[in-house]
Amino acid sequence: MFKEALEQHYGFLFEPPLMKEILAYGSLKKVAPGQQLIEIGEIISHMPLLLSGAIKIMREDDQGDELLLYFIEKGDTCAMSFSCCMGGTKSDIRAVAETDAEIIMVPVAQMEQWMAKYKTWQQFVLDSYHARMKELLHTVDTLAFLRMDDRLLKHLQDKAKVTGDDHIHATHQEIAYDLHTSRVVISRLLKKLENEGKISMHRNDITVIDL
Amino acid sequence: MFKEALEQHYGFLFEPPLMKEILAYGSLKKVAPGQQLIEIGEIISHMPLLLSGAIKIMREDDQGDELLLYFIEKGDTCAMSFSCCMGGTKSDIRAVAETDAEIIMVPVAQMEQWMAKYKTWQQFVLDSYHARMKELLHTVDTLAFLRMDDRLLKHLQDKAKVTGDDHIHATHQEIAYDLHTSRVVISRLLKKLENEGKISMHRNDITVIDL
DNA sequence: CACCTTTGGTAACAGATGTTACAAAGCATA
DNA sequence: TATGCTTTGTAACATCTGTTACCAAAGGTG
Repeated sequence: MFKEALEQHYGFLFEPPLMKEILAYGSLKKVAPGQQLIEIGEIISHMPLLLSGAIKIMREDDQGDELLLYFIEKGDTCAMSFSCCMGGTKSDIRAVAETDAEIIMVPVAQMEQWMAKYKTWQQFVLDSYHARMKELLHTVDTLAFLRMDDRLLKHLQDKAKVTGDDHIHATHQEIAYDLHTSRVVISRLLKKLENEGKISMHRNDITVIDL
Repeated sequence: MFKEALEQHYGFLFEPPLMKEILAYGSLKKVAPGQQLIEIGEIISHMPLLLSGAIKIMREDDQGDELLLYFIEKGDTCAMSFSCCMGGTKSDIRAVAETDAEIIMVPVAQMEQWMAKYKTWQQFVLDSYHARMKELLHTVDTLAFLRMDDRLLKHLQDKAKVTGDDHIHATHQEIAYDLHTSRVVISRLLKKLENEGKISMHRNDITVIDL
């Protein structure tokens, strides 16, 4: 049962009858790090409500080049999924579990009803859009206004935050994929950050000191 | 009166009673190129519905550096404004008229009622969010995956499209502000595009050949 | 231990972009 | 026409980022 976790993260948001419906129609999904939840071009039939863990949202261009857009944490949902569900259109993004995560999957049919039936659900969907929009703006800021060294440090800090661990277990190559650059560039800049005392490095383990 | 223009661009979207309310509560605003509609940090009291012309949406960082996010055209609205209105939060973006434009300004009080009252309005707001989200994703793609020469050409093409004129009246400096780079870089790349036969240049006038 | 794979370090170079400085061309107006 | 401002062209250089190549260190496995 996921009643407790649901109560804890969404209880203050949703009115009791809606909570009951979520319990009735939603199904719990547990995923492990690296597991893919949504693929680009996929038609979405369920909307995810995150109970625990973190999901990373990625964008890919036609050459197959990737870029991390942002992380989604507990209490959040993927607003993109919502509009894809409602419109029956394809997903523009990829969603991959960053940590172990628990997710309630709500079928599209219910969602549509809830939009008309529950004011709190309507508000939740609108708030989600707004929050995701702000995240995207933040991503744009990062790309437009920051250089790679600052983007890297920010990425490490974000990653430490969503995992709740200042030790980051990732290879330089994996970080390079997230930031859409090359491994050599990441190694170079990590060394620079280490010299500046902002991180410390060991094989497969970066400790963020400057949180 | 703006009844005709409203019918033309929104008639197929909104149910008749809603159209009546928009006519009753909305006020028409005409703006000239360069005129500012929304400033960053401003509290928004009205939501704009664009009848004609184009609006450019800009982002600014704390150093005062600017970046063009995207253009909004007739039949569109600014979804960011909506959530700002509803939540009473401050605007994250600046809106500036790119061309002469006619806009219906709807007061926040009505909007809130319409969300509950009119299904077509609710759908319109959700669709707007989705559309703006896609625009922002596109902006991210541009920043992350394209080099400045391609960004520049794309910008000129976009600008030609929203103004409906392949002659662009802008200085190199103005273009540099939109793309967040320096005038010298723009001059250099424009010259390159001219040599490649994609544009032709005169003082204060760039003609886009490769549309 | 010997061997192999994965991961990280570094040099050397290429190309893209940003900066500074200055000159030339176009336009407006006295 | 003479003057001054705006706009554009270009050189020279600095810096950031991306690429290739190669080596070394760390860890796993027989």
